[in-house]
Amino acid sequence: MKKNKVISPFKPATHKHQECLTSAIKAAKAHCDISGLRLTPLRQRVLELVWQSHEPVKAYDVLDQLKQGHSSSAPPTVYRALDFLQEQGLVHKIESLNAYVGCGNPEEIHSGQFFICRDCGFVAELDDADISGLIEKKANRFGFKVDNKMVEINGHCQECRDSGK
Amino acid sequence: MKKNKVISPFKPATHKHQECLTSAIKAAKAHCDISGLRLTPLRQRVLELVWQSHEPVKAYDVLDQLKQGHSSSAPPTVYRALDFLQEQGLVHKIESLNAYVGCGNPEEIHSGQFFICRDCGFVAELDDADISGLIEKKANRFGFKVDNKMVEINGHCQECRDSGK
DNA sequence: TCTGTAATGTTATAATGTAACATTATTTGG
DNA sequence: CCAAATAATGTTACATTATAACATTACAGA
Ligand SMILES: [Zn+2]
Ligand SMILES: [Zn+2]
Ligand SMILES: [Zn+2]
Ligand SMILES: [Zn+2]
Repeated sequence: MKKNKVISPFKPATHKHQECLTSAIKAAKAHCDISGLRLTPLRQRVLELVWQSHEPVKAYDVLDQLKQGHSSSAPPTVYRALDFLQEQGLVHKIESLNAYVGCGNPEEIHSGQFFICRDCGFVAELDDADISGLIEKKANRFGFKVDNKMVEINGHCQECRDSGK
Repeated sequence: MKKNKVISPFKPATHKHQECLTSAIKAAKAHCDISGLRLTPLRQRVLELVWQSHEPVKAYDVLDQLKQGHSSSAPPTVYRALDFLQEQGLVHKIESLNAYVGCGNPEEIHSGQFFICRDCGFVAELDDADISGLIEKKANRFGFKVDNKMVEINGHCQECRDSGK
């Protein structure tokens, strides 16, 4: 089954982001329920902080915010929660930014392709079978067995291009 | 003009690496000559250290080696040289490893696609117009203007797969 | 040779990430 | 329910990666 999904499109700066957050938390809860995993208050809080916008969030920014309301937080607190969330596909790490974004599609494991706007900082995620398949095909030609693909594209989103800049 | 180049293939562990190094330095000198840039002894030394193998090299490993023979080296020494080399396309940074690999094709600007073997650590680089083009095509569909592409693929190279493991 | 710019030196510190062990919470088998 | 095992979090310390800011030296062009 071939799929070319837009997991997370660019959204106008004016969109109702609360809805993104709410549905992401709901999906995360469902995913953990089904998988018998514990979305503890701490993990949920970190997930909410990652989902505070469509811009990738830095671990230490999460930490700073987490401390307000959870004073015992330290770097391992955040990194452990982020590790858990990544393993569950609830967040992705953007390697080129050392930062994290939420994923709205934890059900299917995928590595995704990320498009990062240099102006507004927003990230869109695709899970595109054409890109994925082509990379595998090219790898196969020289006997390389792919297990993980990182595709991070910098550029300028439609909205930012339209608004002059 | 469409090009699907293998900039740097996987090479057997037994290959004559001295030749890779020699030709990379030669190409770098030529590139700097033509561009009117200075491949200073320091920069050349850093380039040699990056080219010491086909495994990505860490900045602080370069630094440690640089110090032997150039005791005044400090982090900025290395990062400045690496910045210069990156700008000139003489090395690429592998974002997912925070490490650097040499590029044998400084003449044409490109971002490349990197295939990283989890066993031997070697990296192969393609500059594949199909992958590149497909990513741009997909981006165009939602009005995204690409300026830089990061493609880093983890997996297992032919040689490592053959040798059991 | 003078002079501006590029390159390097030097010190300090910021930003990112992990190791190791202690404590607390939760689950599970009796 | 209780005890033991396991999972999650707390805590301290440190390792790794990267940059800021300013001083000095080398070099190219007038
Ligand atoms: Zn939103
Ligand atoms: Zn934008
Ligand atoms: Zn070689
Ligand atoms: Zn290998």
